[in-house]
Amino acid sequence: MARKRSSTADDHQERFEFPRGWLARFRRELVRWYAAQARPLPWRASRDPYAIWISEVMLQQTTVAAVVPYFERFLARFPTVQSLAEAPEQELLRVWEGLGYYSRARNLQRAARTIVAPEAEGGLAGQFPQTVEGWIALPGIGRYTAGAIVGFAFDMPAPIVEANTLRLYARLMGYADDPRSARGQRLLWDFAERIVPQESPGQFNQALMELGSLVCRPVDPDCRDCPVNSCCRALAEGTQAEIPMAAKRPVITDLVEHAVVIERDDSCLLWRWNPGERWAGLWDFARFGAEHLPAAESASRTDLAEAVRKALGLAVEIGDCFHELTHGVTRYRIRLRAWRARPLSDGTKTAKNRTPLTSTRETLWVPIAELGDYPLSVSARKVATVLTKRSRGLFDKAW
DNA sequence: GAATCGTGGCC
DNA sequence: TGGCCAAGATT
Repeated sequence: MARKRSSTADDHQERFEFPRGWLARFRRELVRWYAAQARPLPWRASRDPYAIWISEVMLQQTTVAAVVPYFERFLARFPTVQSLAEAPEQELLRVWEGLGYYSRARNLQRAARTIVAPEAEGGLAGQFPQTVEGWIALPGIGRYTAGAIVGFAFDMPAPIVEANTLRLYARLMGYADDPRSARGQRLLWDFAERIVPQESPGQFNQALMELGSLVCRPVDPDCRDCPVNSCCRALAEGTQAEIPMAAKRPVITDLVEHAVVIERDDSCLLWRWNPGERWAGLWDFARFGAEHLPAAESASRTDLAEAVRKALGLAVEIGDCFHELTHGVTRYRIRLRAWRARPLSDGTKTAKNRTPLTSTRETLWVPIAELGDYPLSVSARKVATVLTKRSRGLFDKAW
């Protein structure tokens, strides 16, 4: 790739060198294209920093299609930073349920509380940060998100690099090495910084991502109809299919767990994932890893009952497997089988709804009709849906 | 730098 | 259908 070193000996900065006329042409053609092709996404209709902040956090590692309904529900339920700051965590997680990466929701609320807190308490007295540095100081906001927010909300010229622009820049530069390495990141951010115009930088950044998303796609990029194909080094060299270099992906291993739906009257037992656990803050049916159970695949009822007794101090009678779920998680493929169980005795007597147990997790008996009020893991929600239908007589399939 | 954190859609 | 991908941040 084209690069140059500055003349000073102690400056080892390397950067992509723009060919003559490149930048003006690139900006002009991109802006022209975006004016005609921009999708009307909900957050593009707003310049409210709060709404833009929420959308950007939701969009972290999440597809546009998945975010749209969550974004609209979230703003309806928490229309202001004050309402978010004051929300019970359970309600917040209930709105976030199914979106994944739940620490995003908790960080969002931590940041909201910082924003509304008085200055005397280290807060921002209800004012949003006005700079990239100010936004980065808030939890859950990194360099990309901060740049995106100040660009879209305040029309400030800040560089952005995320999945779409990483791919776009790497191809424009013809950068065949790893764009995720430290060196690659330096080059990309430097590139991003130099292409952002002073005029309408927010729109320009939107246009960059839109082009990356719709035209400069990961597979089968539409170079023929690309408005800046004359600016693209990868296309000139025919390397657009090899750039950017593929990311290393973690090995996925199978993890089989058994979820036990313990019923008593019209209620069932939930436990809550602890801080630091995978679904921290969410409720779930008790799960038991198959690796701890002999004859796991056949999952003898005796083994499950014993696991429940040990973990929850609850003697149960295990019934049938009623549901099987498979879903991919970052590093595991979980096969979750849910079994029904009826408690024979809980061994102790304490407060009405609490189950006292040896479990290190909080547990709770929840009426099946009220399962909708609790934030559940996705797999637990699927099981809960089955239970709810059954309790309404809508689901007749026997256990 | 590497690992971790979720889920759904697509081919 | 299994691998790849998604408006990243945090530790």
